[in-house]
Amino acid sequence: MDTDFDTALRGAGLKATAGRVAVLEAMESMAHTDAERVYRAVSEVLPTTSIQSVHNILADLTTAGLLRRIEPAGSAALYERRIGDNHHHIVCTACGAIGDVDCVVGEAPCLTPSSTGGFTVQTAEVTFWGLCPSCQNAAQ
Amino acid sequence: MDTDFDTALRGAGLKATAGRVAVLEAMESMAHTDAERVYRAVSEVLPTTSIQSVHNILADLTTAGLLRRIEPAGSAALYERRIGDNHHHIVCTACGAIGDVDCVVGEAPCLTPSSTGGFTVQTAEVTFWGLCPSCQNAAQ
DNA sequence: ACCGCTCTTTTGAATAACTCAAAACAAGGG
DNA sequence: CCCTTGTTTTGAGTTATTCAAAAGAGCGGT
Repeated sequence: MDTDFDTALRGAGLKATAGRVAVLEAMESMAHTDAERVYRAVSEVLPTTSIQSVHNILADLTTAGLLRRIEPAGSAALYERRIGDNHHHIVCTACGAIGDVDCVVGEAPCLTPSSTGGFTVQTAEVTFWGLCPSCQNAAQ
Repeated sequence: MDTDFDTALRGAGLKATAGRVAVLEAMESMAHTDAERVYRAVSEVLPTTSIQSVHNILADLTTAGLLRRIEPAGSAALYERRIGDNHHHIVCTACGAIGDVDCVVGEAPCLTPSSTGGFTVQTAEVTFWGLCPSCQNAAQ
């Protein structure tokens, strides 16, 4: 069952510890989640865990490429399992809900800026702002 | 001299106070700056100012539409004077330097997502990540 | 199966960047 | 010029995150 996670962790050069497996398991059922929610989910399985450890684990998994970290303005850092594809996010300006948005064009042509001012572009990140379905209803 | 700022403030329905004028003046010479740098600049003219007041003023000016607030992941909130045009930012992953990037296409066609999952899109925000010129040299 | 080296986690504390609230103060219309 | 209302000050509190040192657990090798 968690052999998948084990191999994924070792493949990334990390030890397969209980905490890391628990974090990955918890993230399976949550699309975009902050450190605190991960902590609460992991706590039920591994009560000895601390919030600091979760931060640590999330940071490790992010640099190892197993998670992606996003930081929409106005909210805490969020982590997501979906990686390796070119997708973006839409954030509800009212309640902060987050949705995934597939980029229409695979390698996004217009995401190559015209004048970079000498900067070298590595990645482009797009965030949409709007209203989620339930906040649209509430706004009536 | 500061009549321009006065009228701009009143036009936005705000009182033209010394603090606000000083903030706008300070921002003339800084492209992208955080609250702390604004505070230091304003302090030289208005020593009684506190960092909280600066935060307050910046928030007011932002909601009034006189400033724009950006929050790149991993750094404090930044404010910029340039508003009303559709421009984006490029952030150096090494030193955090920020540059402006004009959007090639005015109303960015590909910035309309395909599947919004029921969300209503209001604005799209693009952040490029890369290396600034001086960090490119340092990386050699 | 066991041992020990090394990587992880725990524990504890510190920090940065805001935010909130109440009291003192100033802008500007009348 | 004064009063009302919006603004700033003062002071305290919060939250997400980071740092550091000590305790603990993987896992490759024997």
